[in-house]
Amino acid sequence: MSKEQYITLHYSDPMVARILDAGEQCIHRFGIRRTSMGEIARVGKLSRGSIYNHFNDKDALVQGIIRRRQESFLNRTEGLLEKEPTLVDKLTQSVLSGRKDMQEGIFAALAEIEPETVAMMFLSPRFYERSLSFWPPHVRMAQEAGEISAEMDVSVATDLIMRLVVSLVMFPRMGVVLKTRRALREYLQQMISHGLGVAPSA
Amino acid sequence: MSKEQYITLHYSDPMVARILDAGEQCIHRFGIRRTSMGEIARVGKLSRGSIYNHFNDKDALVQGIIRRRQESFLNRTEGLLEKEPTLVDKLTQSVLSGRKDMQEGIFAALAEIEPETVAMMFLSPRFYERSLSFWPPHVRMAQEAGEISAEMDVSVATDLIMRLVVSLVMFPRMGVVLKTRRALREYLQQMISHGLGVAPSA
DNA sequence: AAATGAACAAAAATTGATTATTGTTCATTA
DNA sequence: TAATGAACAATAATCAATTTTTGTTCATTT
Repeated sequence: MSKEQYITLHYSDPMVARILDAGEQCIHRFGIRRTSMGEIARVGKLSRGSIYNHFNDKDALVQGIIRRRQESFLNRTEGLLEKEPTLVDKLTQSVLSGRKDMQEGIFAALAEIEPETVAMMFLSPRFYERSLSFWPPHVRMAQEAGEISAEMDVSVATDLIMRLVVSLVMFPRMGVVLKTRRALREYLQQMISHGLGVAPSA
Repeated sequence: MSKEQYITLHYSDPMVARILDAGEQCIHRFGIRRTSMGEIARVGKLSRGSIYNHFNDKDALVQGIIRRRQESFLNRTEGLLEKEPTLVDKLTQSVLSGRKDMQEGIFAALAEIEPETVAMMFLSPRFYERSLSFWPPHVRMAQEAGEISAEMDVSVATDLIMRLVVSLVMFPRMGVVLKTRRALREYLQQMISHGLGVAPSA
């Protein structure tokens, strides 16, 4: 008989949650390399066997932890964006939230202990897969509100949005310093609504 | 007497060129970690002492090699851009050249041997410093030609250009696949001249 | 004047023996 | 029915001893 090849994750499963909690705690304190499955089991007060019932290997567990964090980030951000009136305001808020998470969350801790690991993650296209499905609804809302062209292909608009947001989170300063909410908003307003084609208003 | 603190590089100095050549050859074959100053000296047929006459330490030498490569890339690209009629064509060509260099040059070799090192470089703002001074003249030309707004701040325009080019080199696919020259040109044309504010023309 | 090569202590990499961890299985437990 | 924990070989991490490399100095050479 064939063994279960891929275990599908359910964050709601209390056992899965306990494993992820323990794993995240360990990674936060010691980094990925220095946390063992046994340590995670000890911290989560469960057996090593149980972990392997839910995760095929250590890498899958780590991916699970990262993915849950991303999911949580997107949920929190989704909440924040409801208060923002326009697409540009949403983008501004997303960049600020993204930066905050990178400075405070598990990524900041990991970046201290294993910066190369974080750098590799940030350059892997998979890292952005989930975020890509986050934007289309907001793009459509902006189109309905007349903020951006209704003829724009949603996935093309999403592409530009992701490139700008990712770049602005990674590099607060490129040709120009974009650290304050005000500067960010102005910049994004210009780039989203006119690109370089029309001068910024005053 | 104080010792020479910072040694300024002159790529034209034949001794410097020999050191950089030898160093680049070693890095290309073995990666940064596994090439020693002694090995570089042997390959370049010069003394270890001479290397330290020109470079304060191994890191400075490595930086020198990277910087010379970047400089060479920018020179080659500058040449290619002369043939391109518009800013958008220049950006398209730059992305394609950048990708080619990443796939063939010393970065490709390094990425095979020490991917984390390359990832760290790509995320370091210093890596883009030199390229930032590459674009302003082209931005001004585009403004004079009426391709982009004459009122745009040159450094703001450079910022968007760099963010787009860097992102497109790093991620050929984000929300949309941008691998062909044609697709890249269309995308850049849209983003540079209208952002998401006006629909793409047919 | 710049390149050389030998000398040197401090730091880093390598090595091989030892220990820990991984991923898997399975009989037992709750 | 899922969690457990013991057992296991294969893999990987660790550690101390050893070797290499680094960065520096300086007298000698070109």
